[in-house]
Amino acid sequence: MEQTREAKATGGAEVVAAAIGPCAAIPADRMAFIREVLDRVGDKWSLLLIAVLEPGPLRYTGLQRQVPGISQRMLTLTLRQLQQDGLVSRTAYAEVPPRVEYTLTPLGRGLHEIATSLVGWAAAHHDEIRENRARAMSAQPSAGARG
Amino acid sequence: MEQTREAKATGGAEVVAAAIGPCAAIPADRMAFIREVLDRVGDKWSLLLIAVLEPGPLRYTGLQRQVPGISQRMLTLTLRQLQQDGLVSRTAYAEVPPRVEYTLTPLGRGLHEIATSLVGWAAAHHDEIRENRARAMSAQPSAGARG
DNA sequence: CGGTATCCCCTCTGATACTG
DNA sequence: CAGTATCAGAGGGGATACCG
Repeated sequence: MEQTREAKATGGAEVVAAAIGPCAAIPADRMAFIREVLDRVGDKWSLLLIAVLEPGPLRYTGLQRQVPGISQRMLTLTLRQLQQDGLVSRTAYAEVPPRVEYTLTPLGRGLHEIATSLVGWAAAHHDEIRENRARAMSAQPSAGARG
Repeated sequence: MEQTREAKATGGAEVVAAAIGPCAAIPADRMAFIREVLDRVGDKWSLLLIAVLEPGPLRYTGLQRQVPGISQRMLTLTLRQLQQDGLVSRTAYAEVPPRVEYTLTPLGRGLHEIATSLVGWAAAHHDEIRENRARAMSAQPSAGARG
């Protein structure tokens, strides 16, 4: 995301916003936090892997099995990012059949709590949302396609 | 709709799961929910707009000011999606200087609660994560760039 | 003021093939 | 088993220009 193209426009916008007024309904750092956590777990697989790892450690193949549809590439990539952020830990056993186990760190478990509330909310309201969407799409079919 | 995670596992599934690994597969519907809510609010701006709208109604330009860096295109697009999902409501006043106000619906406010806990988590742990990232990057600079 | 339309790059993601 | 390397497509998102 965040394609830093010399980033002159973004910096300018910040300055302008500050000049116009305080307008600090949402502090800038709050916004930064949202963006940060979203960049981290807002992708297609991170939260899924965390959810799948919550009950206990899993191996590479186990993860592949439990998250249907994920490619080796994305599994490896996402795992590495999670690991770098300290959300998941990787343990390799130097055995004849190579064995690697991935586990949720305490930090990762904390994030899973959040993910759970997110899922809870989605489960509680997804009917409502689907109805809203359907209604909006039948009213304005021109702007309905997403995904 | 609250389905408890391992409450309704079938007998056969349990046996199979026990045979392959330490943890039962994540229910497919759970996975679908995660994907669904992520597709909805996991993008770059949705949660930000919701956060900014929480204190009260805002106009198009106000949103643009309070979310520095957002382009008109993305503001319009995200707003429309939020509106279609019933998370945000739009009110246009037919006045000489056109005026449009965007407000959070009750549904949107509910999602904001979740966003808040996400932000809370990020605020509480972002130092930790940044340290982890820095450490990982200094150890393996080849795979550090993201964002 | 409050948008729409267009162009275009960049990133994410998947498919495929190869390695230790 | 547990990855790595490379290619290619799709779409998100920014810049810019234009309209009611």
